Amino acid sequence: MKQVRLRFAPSPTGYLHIGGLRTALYNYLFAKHNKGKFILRIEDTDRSRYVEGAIENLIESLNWAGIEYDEGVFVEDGRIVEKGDYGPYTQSKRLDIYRKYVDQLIEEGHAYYCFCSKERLDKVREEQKVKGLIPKYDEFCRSLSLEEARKRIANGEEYVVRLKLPHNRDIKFHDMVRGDISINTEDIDDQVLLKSDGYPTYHMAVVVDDHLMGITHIVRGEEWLSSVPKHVYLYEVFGWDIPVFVHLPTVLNKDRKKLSKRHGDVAVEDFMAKGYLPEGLINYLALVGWSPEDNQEIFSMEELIEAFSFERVAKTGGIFDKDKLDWVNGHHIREYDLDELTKLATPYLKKAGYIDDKTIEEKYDWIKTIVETVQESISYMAEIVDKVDVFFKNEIEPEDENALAVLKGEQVPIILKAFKAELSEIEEIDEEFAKGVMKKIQKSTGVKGKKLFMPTRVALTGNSHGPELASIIYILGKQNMLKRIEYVEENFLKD
RNA sequence: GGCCCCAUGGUCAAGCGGUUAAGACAUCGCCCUUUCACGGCGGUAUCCGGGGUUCGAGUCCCCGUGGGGUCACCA
Repeated sequence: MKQVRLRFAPSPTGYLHIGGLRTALYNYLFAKHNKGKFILRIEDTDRSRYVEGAIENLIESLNWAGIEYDEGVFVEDGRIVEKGDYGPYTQSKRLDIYRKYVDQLIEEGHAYYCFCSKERLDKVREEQKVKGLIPKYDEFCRSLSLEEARKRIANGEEYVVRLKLPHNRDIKFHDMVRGDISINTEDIDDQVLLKSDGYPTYHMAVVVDDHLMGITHIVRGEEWLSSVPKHVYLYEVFGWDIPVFVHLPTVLNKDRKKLSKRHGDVAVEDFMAKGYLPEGLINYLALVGWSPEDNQEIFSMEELIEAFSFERVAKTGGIFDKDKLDWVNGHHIREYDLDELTKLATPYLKKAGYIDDKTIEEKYDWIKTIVETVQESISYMAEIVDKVDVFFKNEIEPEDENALAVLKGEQVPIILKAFKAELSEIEEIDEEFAKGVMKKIQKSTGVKGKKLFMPTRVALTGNSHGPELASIIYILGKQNMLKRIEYVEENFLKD
C-alpha cells in the first residue's frame, strides 16, 4: 500500500489557535497510526496578513504539544530551516511552480485572464445584493480571447487568473466523516487562482502542493468543505489522483460559535502560559470530536496514536469545555513525576515573589515538598500561586467570620502556648517533629480532634482549609511558626 | 438570502432496527478524612417537532424547525 502522507498547513498570521492544534493533532495521530509521514507546510500566500515571528510561534506551540513532524519547516538554533525531499515547504518560495501550472490551465482553456478591478467587482456584488441575488462573479472576462488578454497584459494592465468552471455540473466527492457530497458549479464562482501580485490563492496552492508533496489524506476544518468542488475540478483537469478528504467538525465556544478570542483563551500559548501540561491539553482536545471504542478518558500520546481513527470522528461541532479540560489536566498533574512538576512550578513561584534563584538552589527539596502538598488539588500550574500563598504571607488574617470565631476559642491560647513550648525544645523542625508534634500537644493540653486541629490550622494559616497540617508545620519551619503564633496571640486572642 | 453540513442530558459523547438509552465533565447527596483536595458510592438530567417505512425507530426516508459553515485578488 502507498505510504500515508499528511500535512498540517497553517498560515503565519499570528498564534496557533486551539482548533488548529486539534487539526494538527488529528493529522499527526492518523499519520503515526498508519506509520506514515507528517509534514508541516507554511501557507503564506497572503502577504498582507503575514505576521513577523508567527512561523516560529507556530512551531514552538507544536513542539510544546509534542506533535512531531517528519518534513517541512523547522526551527533550528533560532533559524527557520526546511527539511525533506518535497520542498520548498513554504508557499512563498514556490511561486514559479504555481505559475507553471496556472499557465498550463490557461493553455488548456481551464482558466482565463481577468482584468476586472476591485471597484467593479464590488459594484457588481452590491447590485446583486440590492436585487436580492447571490453575490457572484458575473464572468465579465470569461469570454475574452486569449490574444486580446495577452495584448492587455503586454500593455501593463493588472490581471488575475480565474478558474473556468463548467456551467451547471454537479461535482461529487466523498468525505471520510461527512460521506458523499454533491455541489453544483452554478453555486460557485470562477475562483481567482492567481492574484494580481503574482501569488496564488489558497485554492490553487493547496491542490498543486498536496499533489506534488504526495499528500494522501487532506485533514482540515469543515470551513473548507464548500470549496472542495473547486479543488476536485482542478485535480480532474490536471489528471491527478484525488486524495482522501476529511473535514473536521468545528471547536465552538459556549454559545455554539466558532471559538474566538473574546470568549477567553484560544491560543495555544495562552494555555502554555497558564501552565497546562501538553499531555493534558492534547488529551482533552483529542476528545472533542473523537471518541474511543471503549470508555477510556485519560490517554497518553502513544495511546491516542494506537486508538485513533477517522471512523470515530463526530460530525457535530463540539464546545470547548474548560471544566473538563481542567479535570483531564488535573488528572495528568496528579500522575506527573514530582521532580518534573517542581521544575514546572518554580517559574510561577518565582514570578509570585515567593522564591528566588538562591532558594531554588539551596532549598530545592523544600520547594518540592510545597509542590507535593498541592499536586492533587490543582488543575494547571498557575493555580499553585494562590494555593501555596499560606506558606509565604507574613501576617495571618482570618479568611472569614468562621475562621475568626475559631481563633476566639477558649482553648486557643492554651494550644498556642503548648506549641511554643514544643518549639523551644528543638533547633529546627524536621519531618519527625512535624508528624509527631500534634500528638504531643494533645497530650499536654488534653485538647483533641477538631478542637485541636482546626484552631492550629487557622492560627498558622488564617484559613480553615488547606494542606495537611504536618506539611504546613514542616514547610513553615520554626521561626515562621513562632512569628505567626505570636502575631495571632497579639492580635486576635483578646477582645 | 442561495448552496452545503449538522441535530442524544448543561457539556463531551456511546448507540449503527429490538438496550432498563453506556461512560466522562459539571451538579447534588453520602462515605473516607483534623480542613480542603484526591478517591469511592449513589442521585437528578438526553433522543428538536411532525409525518411516513417496519411486527418494532434515537437508529432508515420525507417535511418542518433550530444551529453551523460558505458565498474575497483571506486562509
